[in-house]
Amino acid sequence: MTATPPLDITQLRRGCGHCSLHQLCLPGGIDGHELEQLDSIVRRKRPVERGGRLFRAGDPLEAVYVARDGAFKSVSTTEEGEEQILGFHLPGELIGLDALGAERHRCEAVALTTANVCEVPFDQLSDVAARVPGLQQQLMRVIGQSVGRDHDHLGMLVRRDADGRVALFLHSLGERYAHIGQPRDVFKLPMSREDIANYLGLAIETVSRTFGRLQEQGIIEVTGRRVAVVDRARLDRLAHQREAPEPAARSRRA
Amino acid sequence: MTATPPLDITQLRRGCGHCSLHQLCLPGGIDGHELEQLDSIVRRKRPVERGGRLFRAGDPLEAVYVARDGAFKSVSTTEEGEEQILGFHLPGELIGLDALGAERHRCEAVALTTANVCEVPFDQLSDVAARVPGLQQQLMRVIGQSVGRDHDHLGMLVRRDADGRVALFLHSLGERYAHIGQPRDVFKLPMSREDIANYLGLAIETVSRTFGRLQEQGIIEVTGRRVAVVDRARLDRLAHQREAPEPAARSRRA
DNA sequence: CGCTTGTTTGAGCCCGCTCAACGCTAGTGG
DNA sequence: CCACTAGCGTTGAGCGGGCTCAAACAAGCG
Repeated sequence: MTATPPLDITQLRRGCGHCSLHQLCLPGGIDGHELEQLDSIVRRKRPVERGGRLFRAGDPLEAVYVARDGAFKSVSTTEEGEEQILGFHLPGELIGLDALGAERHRCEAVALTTANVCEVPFDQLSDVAARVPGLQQQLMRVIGQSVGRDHDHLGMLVRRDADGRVALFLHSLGERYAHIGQPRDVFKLPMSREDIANYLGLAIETVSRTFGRLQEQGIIEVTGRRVAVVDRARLDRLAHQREAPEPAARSRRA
Repeated sequence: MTATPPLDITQLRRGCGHCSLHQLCLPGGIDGHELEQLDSIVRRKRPVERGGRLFRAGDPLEAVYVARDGAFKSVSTTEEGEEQILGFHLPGELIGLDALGAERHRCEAVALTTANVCEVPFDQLSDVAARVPGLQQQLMRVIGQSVGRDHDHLGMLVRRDADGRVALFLHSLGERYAHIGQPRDVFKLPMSREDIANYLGLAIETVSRTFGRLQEQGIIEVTGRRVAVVDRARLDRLAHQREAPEPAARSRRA
């Protein structure tokens, strides 16, 4: 462990208006005095180190979180101790919405990398949202986007073919990176193979083999956690068609 | 097609306060003048017949819906025409939240049975929610519950064993029926085997065989769409343990 | 009574899982 | 500088659950 990670005080002091993610995050679409109201309740915390938790299952809902950088995973644990990853969270994506239903977290949020997060006390957020229609609207939007990502996740799981799941996973990860202004086709996976396998409902060996196969076919290049999409068209085709890669016309169900 | 379905005018006129679901639905936790404000924007529509749609993919978000009786499914269609059922909606569960992210529906809502629905124009709902803290809170709660159901769905899909998926499906359906005051252990499935198969990411034949197997084992009794849970303990055990039913200690991953 | 649609049952094959071993990086301490 | 270790990741062999294909039923409905 190195010394305290570089902590940019000015960055911490600066409000949402100066954050590169502000249009994608809660401040999206609001400004001026309204932005100040939001700013005043956001707590910019010092870095969470890899493996650190924002909250645990059972914790009462106190705040929602957004990473400014780094990545998180949401993990739910069954009574039998089986863990299931419900989602990964990239910068700008709200974390902690799982507690909205019962005011108590159903899963825990674990940092995959060292990460800077903003903490937004939920009741204060509700108050401000009630006064600032733009914020209310944006809050609904980010919640909706989170729901959309869950649906994308479903789409991966229901694609029974391992190639399709992994292709869709890489595709959607690329889109999300592009959305926050990072390269769509080359990135470093913040999560382990085990995490990916768990997330996709596959065995870890299958994920590894699938990466290998995609590389052999010249679709991607993988070295450890570095991924480069070489042939995006082919990746997307794999991702969007259900099963049956080459052999002419084979249509499975539906 | 029979003549106009029995339309209970008095029922339509009566507000949310008289609805048996009111504590579970949007009015939960509010009353008096605040309830009136909500009541005034809810449109109680005449029945939607089986196969009818509340909205289609691409439609702008105009309203969210709640069934007072009957059931719906949310279906997303990929570019290739593949359909994926994202969820089933029982009475009292919000329909249409998929549009929150982009103000445009990503999927369509199809009635599985003839159903009475309430339509709540979304912008008016936002307005009232901003003025009525209790409604704001309840809205968040029902949205959160919907997210929770999506996560439950994930849990079914990731359970690779067909018995586990079906058991979990029946279990969770029973819980949801119990939640709205209906029998937990005996109910009529509103959806076809094909819908179930699609929802669970299984082949239709596998669903059928699995029902048969569960019946043979004396866990459930099925006749067509009628299901009775005979041995709830065993069903729950199947549902909550990942794989490996009998043989002593076999632990798969994680 | 056909016709359609939904459900069940049977036979055989294949993908992904399990088990098991090995390779690769880092990090650690002598 | 190099063993030593521990955690990831990859690779190989073999088996089994669920998919596909196919056909028989069952249940509405004109």
